[in-house]
Amino acid sequence: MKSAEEEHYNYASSNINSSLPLSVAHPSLSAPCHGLQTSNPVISIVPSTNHPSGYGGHAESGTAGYYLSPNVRPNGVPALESPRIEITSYLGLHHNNNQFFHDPEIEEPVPNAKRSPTTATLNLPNIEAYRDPSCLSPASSLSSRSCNSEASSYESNYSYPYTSPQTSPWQSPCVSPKTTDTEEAYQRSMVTCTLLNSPRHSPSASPRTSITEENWLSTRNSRPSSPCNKRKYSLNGRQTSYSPHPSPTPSPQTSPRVSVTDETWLGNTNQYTSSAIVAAINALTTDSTIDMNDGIPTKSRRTAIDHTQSMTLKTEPSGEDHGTISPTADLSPEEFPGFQHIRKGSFCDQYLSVPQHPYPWAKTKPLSPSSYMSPSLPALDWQLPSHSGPYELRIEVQPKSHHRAHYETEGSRGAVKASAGGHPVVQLHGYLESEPLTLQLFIGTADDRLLRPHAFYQVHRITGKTVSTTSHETILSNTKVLEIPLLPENNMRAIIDCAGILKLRNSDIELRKGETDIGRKNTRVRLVFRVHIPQPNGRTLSLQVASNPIECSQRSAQELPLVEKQSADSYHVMGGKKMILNGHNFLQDSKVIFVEKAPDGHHVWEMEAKTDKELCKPTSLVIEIPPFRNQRITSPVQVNFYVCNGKRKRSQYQLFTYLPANVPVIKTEPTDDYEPAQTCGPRNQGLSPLSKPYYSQQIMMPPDPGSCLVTGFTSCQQRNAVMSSSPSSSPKLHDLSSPAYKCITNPGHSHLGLQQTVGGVPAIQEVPRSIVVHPSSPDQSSHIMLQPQVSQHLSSSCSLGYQQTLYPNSPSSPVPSVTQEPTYLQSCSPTRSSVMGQQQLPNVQRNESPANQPLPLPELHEDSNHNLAPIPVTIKREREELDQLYLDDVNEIIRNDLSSTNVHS
DNA sequence: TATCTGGAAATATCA
DNA sequence: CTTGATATTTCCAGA
Repeated sequence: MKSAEEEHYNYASSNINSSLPLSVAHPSLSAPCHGLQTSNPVISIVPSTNHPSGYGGHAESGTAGYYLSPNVRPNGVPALESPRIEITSYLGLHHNNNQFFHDPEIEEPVPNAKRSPTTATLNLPNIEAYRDPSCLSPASSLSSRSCNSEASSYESNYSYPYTSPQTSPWQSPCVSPKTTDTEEAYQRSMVTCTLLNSPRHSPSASPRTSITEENWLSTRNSRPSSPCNKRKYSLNGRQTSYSPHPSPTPSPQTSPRVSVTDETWLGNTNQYTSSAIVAAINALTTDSTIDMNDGIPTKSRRTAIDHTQSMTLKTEPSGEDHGTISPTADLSPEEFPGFQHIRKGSFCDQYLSVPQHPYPWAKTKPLSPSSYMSPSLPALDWQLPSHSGPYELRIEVQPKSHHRAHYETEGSRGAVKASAGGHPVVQLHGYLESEPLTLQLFIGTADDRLLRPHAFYQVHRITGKTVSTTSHETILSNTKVLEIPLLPENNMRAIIDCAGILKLRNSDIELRKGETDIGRKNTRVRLVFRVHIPQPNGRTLSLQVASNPIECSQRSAQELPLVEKQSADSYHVMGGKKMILNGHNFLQDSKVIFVEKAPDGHHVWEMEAKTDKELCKPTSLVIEIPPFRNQRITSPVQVNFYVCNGKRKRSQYQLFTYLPANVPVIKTEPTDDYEPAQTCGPRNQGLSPLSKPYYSQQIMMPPDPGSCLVTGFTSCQQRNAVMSSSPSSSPKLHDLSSPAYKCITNPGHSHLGLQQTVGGVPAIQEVPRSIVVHPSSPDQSSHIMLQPQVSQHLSSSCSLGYQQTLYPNSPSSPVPSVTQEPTYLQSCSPTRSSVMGQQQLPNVQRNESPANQPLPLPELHEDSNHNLAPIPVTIKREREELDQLYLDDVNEIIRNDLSSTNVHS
């Protein structure tokens, strides 16, 4: 049910998005900045293409708007009111000066003592920063939220929060609005720079996105105890909770999440997208200052608060920008040369300025590049490829799938460990220079949406005798970033034994101004690693890779079944083959359900696989692959399956592909996979985790397309993969799925997409499919990455695309806004697909689902219904499913919220 | 004594 | 509005 709803939402959002501007990215803008990164073409492309209209206008105006008047949004939407406005203003003020000052003000009111009073200095307590900021003033929060909310509501109406994000045109706008102009401004600037930061948040950039953080900052403070703040998850919550409770501080604010959620999402997403574009544009203009204010404020506050500590304040030149900086400030310039700059926004400056490497070790490349980086450093929510040219950032040893995060009220629960013992290991391949580089690590999301900083979790630096790796902690946009030296003498390899995970109270975060995400059941994270490699041309190449998902909830880790490996990724439609699943929390009465999803997420087909209870172990399950509903498919059909231990205890969707009867079975990857899969740290997991698809990076790894296709990917994590995978094959399918994804994903991601785009961008739109489909070549990988980006774009745009596509198929959302291009969609899908490997799959989409839904897919449909089957595809659905699963949990919540919200409205 | 943990009680939120 | 189910956050206690 929910899923359906969710889906709908997504769709909607997509549509919305489409309408909006997301696209945003103006080539022009992007080009400059991003170029560095990779290919940026994308960016440009995007913008134009997609959304030209909406965004274009908005963007520009928006930007302008932003800069000019904070209140007004780009879109014309009124700025959010109060909350934001206020903030904005402050920001603005601040801008000029430094955020710091302002921040303090803002924050202070609120609360928390924690924050450092002084503004200027900034060193706020880091920790607090996260929350507190928000807490701070309710007002702020309100504003932000309200803004958001409003905005969002606005948006949300359209779609769903979730959705929106991605798509949302708003994103930027939205975000910005609330967030304040500043941020946007920042972003923009950033964008301009490169996209870097991306989304709106860029400012915040980092993580969570800016939005969040910023918002947080602004809002926040509240962190107070949860109770008060907490909002209800339900969107409605907005209303509810907030105010009332408010506990102390913060909260009251507003609606917390709600707005956030919806709005935020939208905002975020959109913002990102659009914002990115805009930003780029703006960036050109430069306004970093402005941005700073806006963006900064929020973030800064937070950041500042939080991290300030580490950071030295701003030191940097950029600092100005940052004034806001604070947050960023986080980083000390030195340390994060790039970062800081980046955030701040002044691109030029940043670029120009060389980064200094504060860290001894770090020194990241002194190169100018770094400097570049900084300016351009992509926002944390941007999607980046894991490899490019000769370079590849790879997770050699994946972290365990479970790691109980600690609350601030608790002591550290130690560093994240590898499944096989030891710690995760990350290595940069292809780097032959003698200059050490800095590996950045932050906690990212693990849901369907695009990868971005996780609002509810922060990396926690572990020190002590047992820690062999030096690290430095900085804050970027409300996101804590651990900087670890990558030394040539160590083969650019780092053992990550210094990273723990801190859980922030949901109530604290949700109250943040820009935060749209819901914390409830949003307990999975990924370790995200980034490295910025200076290039001869002065540019900086940024690579990113995300780990397999890590479940951080004590409860979830103990109860939810988790599939880490599967012995087969595909098999004939007749089924009958035994498949071994490796993972955790399997019970004798665990059920394994195969499902075929329609683009809209509806389950077209569900079949419980036979399980061998005698062979069932907590970490492994032996099942018999059930026959597919349609024995006559002509092309591979992707489906999903999950392990269910009870009502709310089911694993994420895993991908599986049914092959036409006469086709030789392709890969089953038998055992390998499973073997120890679980543990396997090494395993594939890394590759495919959910996100991967999006990211591509991960995927990338697999060099071979072929190989990828099947096995490796598959098992992997399908879940995510699934989603992704599906796409792979057929574009169409993808599309469908995409939508979902998008929805889910959100905005933030979109931004990412942009970034990616950067790299490959333009292509992306166009290309996607191919890319997706074929992962094989290295380049592909890149592509892939791009894809992700693309996807994102897609998302944004895609959303449209999805919608379109999807719609057709799915009933749910028919909306559609846009129409679009399947292409995009495809692209999108591909991205996802990448995961799969799909190899081929492209296939068909089988029918998928027509059954379920409407099926309208134009192309696809065949119906799935059953039987005919011929159509291959499937993919799409899967993704959706996956997403759905994931989303479900998270999204459900969101949906609910949204629903509420809507209702309220 | 300080950490790191595993467990689980106390709260919150959902349904 | 109550109640049971869930999920989150805070505490405890042992190693």
